[in-house]
Amino acid sequence: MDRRQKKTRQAIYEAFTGLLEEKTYSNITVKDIIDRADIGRSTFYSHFETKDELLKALCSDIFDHVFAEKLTRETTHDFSGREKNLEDEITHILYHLKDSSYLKRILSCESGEMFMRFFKGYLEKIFEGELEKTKTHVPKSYLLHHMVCDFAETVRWWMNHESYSPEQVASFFLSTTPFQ
Amino acid sequence: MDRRQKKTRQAIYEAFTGLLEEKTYSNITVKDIIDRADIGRSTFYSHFETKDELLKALCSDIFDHVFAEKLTRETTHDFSGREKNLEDEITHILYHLKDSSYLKRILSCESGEMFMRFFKGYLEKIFEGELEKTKTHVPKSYLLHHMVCDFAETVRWWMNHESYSPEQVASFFLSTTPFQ
DNA sequence: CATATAACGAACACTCTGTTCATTTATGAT
DNA sequence: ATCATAAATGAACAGAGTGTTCGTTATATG
Repeated sequence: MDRRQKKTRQAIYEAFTGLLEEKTYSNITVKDIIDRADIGRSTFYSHFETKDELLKALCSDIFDHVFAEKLTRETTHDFSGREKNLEDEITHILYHLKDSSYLKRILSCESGEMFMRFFKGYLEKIFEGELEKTKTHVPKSYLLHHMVCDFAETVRWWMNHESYSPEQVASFFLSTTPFQ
Repeated sequence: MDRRQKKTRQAIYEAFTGLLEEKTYSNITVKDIIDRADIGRSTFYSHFETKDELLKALCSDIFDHVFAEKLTRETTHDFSGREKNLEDEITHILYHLKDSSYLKRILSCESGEMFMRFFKGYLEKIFEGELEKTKTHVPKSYLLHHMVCDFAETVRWWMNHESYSPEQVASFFLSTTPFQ
């Protein structure tokens, strides 16, 4: 990819996440972004069709990184003894999330809602498998929704209480769920 | 209150909630609302300063109704033997929510996020009290956030699975929480 | 160096917002 | 029934934002 493109894209991401710390997503204008990124208006639109597409691209970048390994393992049916239990799995995901410099900035601001929708989409894939193993009188649909929201909200809480370690957060999460 | 005002306000609410079934909150314009409500532009703005204020007003209407009794009891310190256990409390709230004609329309659409923020604000007051009674190694901050989100999300799930009764939903909720 | 490709930025048409104001219409107290 | 009061109306307006276009300039890459 052209060095200029990379630079521009980087500048847009930087500007965008920086602005997200100051303002609501809906209060950020394209003008704000291009001013902060110091790029031309038409340049922005040659990279992203809309502000929404920018958010989606940013979300995908983060999650592709966080869930890449996990999802690859699922689809390739690699059961080569590396399967982990839920607690390890969760801790592992939390470590990845901790390293994502953008994530905190996005989730801890008011615009987190948009992000959460993406997040939950990925989480469903993770927990669907886990649910197979569980028997309960509560509807599966309820339980899946519950687990996904619970984990996503746990991460959101964590982003505002970073003093805790991934292991601790994983244990908080598991100690309030019906899974053991 | 002037009969005209009441009619206008009603027309705005109807139009707004109707539109929320079709579109995202952010995609609804004031023009959409006044066209559907069949009122003049300046009339809308004499009732609500912005679209956001309209949403807030609608939320307040619903929650003032749902939580009115509960909150009155709290602030007047009425412990006249009518205190209930958590399951009854929750079932009671669910019954109120079930009766709210707007709630389903708002929560079951994409714009539910905005509403959820209000909802959670009220729920914090409810669960703060409950938390006092609980001892746990998990941080209180985590537990409160967890309970509030859990209940709010339970209601959101319910609004898309109305086949269940308030009693059933209350039991689903409680069977996935650390409270017994 | 040459060619392709990206960035630039001014200009544009469009949509939405929130306000203003002169005019019409409905309300409810007397 | 009258009439002062208050609400609704709608056209017009300024301001802000969006997304596009296009001729020009700058930069990458082979």
